[in-house]
Amino acid sequence: MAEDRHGTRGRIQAVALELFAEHGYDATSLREIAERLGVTKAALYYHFKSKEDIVRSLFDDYAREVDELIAWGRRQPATAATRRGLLDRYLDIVVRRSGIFRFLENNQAAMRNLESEGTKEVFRERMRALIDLTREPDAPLRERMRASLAFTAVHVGWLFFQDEPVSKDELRAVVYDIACDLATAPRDAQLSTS
Amino acid sequence: MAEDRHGTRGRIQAVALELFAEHGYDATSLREIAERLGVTKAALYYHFKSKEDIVRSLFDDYAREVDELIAWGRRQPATAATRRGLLDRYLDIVVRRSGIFRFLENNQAAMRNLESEGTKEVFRERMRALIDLTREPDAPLRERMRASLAFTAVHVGWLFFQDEPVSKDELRAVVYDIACDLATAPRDAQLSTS
DNA sequence: GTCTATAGACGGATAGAC
DNA sequence: GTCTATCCGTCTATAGAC
Repeated sequence: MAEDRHGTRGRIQAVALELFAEHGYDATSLREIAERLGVTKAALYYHFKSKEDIVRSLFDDYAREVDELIAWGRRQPATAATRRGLLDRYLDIVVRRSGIFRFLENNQAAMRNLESEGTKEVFRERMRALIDLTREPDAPLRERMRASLAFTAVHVGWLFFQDEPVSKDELRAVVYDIACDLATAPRDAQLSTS
Repeated sequence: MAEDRHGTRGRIQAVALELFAEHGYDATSLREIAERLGVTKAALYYHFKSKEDIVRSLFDDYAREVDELIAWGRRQPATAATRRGLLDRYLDIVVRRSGIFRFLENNQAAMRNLESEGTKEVFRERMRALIDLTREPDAPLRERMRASLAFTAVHVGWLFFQDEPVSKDELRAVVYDIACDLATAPRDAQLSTS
């Protein structure tokens, strides 16, 4: 699960993310992280200046990756193909770094209390930028909500249905299909059909 | 925001939910709850035997309401109209008790660590039951995922777009529309159109 | 880079008076 | 039903040896 890294610093990040996602940020103490690593708390403080600094370092990796995606999206023409490419690439990120997405989904309240400015807004701001790339900012509410749900569908679809007896490729395809449907301008709703 | 109640016990529940939703469950101390109420910690312990007991009491109210909805759904024929009625009524619950839904969305990790069995699964189990009412349990993955996203759309749509400059009635209508679209058997996807 | 030891704060929970 | 006072545990973070 944890994307193992080289060096002690990377191992701390991997183990911390694992525990944060498993038991929650608040409920995970530095003692637990140190014990699973086979070192002491004080050793962690050599690599990170605080508990919050650890989570901040995890955010930075995530933010850099999504920022690149946003930059890519801004270079493309505003077509349906671009929107699908955006979702496709976003899905790649979620698949590859599912640990941090699971963590973010489950610890929103804990993240809101962080001291360092910027950290708490990292998630929300990137989401907003992605939605704006999928729909014009002044599009009607219904369209912006559907665009927002396209990304939510990527999170929920990939993370909640991990235990399904289907291959990861198939799961990914289903998620992609549903997300594209949401990101695509809707046909007239035919709600009265059975 | 807090649905004010009569009696000290009810006031504790209202203030606790307010603070839990605002700062998170772990980050909210009994001292804070007591201070906002103008009483002492010990007074809380007269009404609730522990911090977890407070959150448990909040869950009970939510669970009872959703259980009634599930029971209603099971009495209805499995038609498209029933599915829409399910979403309509579920939306009513989310609108009326948005406090606890916001809390649940933001504190999933904290809830996972609760001692008392049942409490942590309350949310997930009800969700599963609602999805099964909207789609057959053995429906293809794509259909179950869309059904699941219909309810997620109700949460996200209502809670995330609260600040939009539209009336609550209009917001509710948009959420309902999108959720119904997800809960309705899809037409053939037309992904290649612009 | 990692250790032991400890400071200092705050949390949940209880005892017992009123 | 609410209070004061307190116990006891755990946490983050630091100091200083190796």
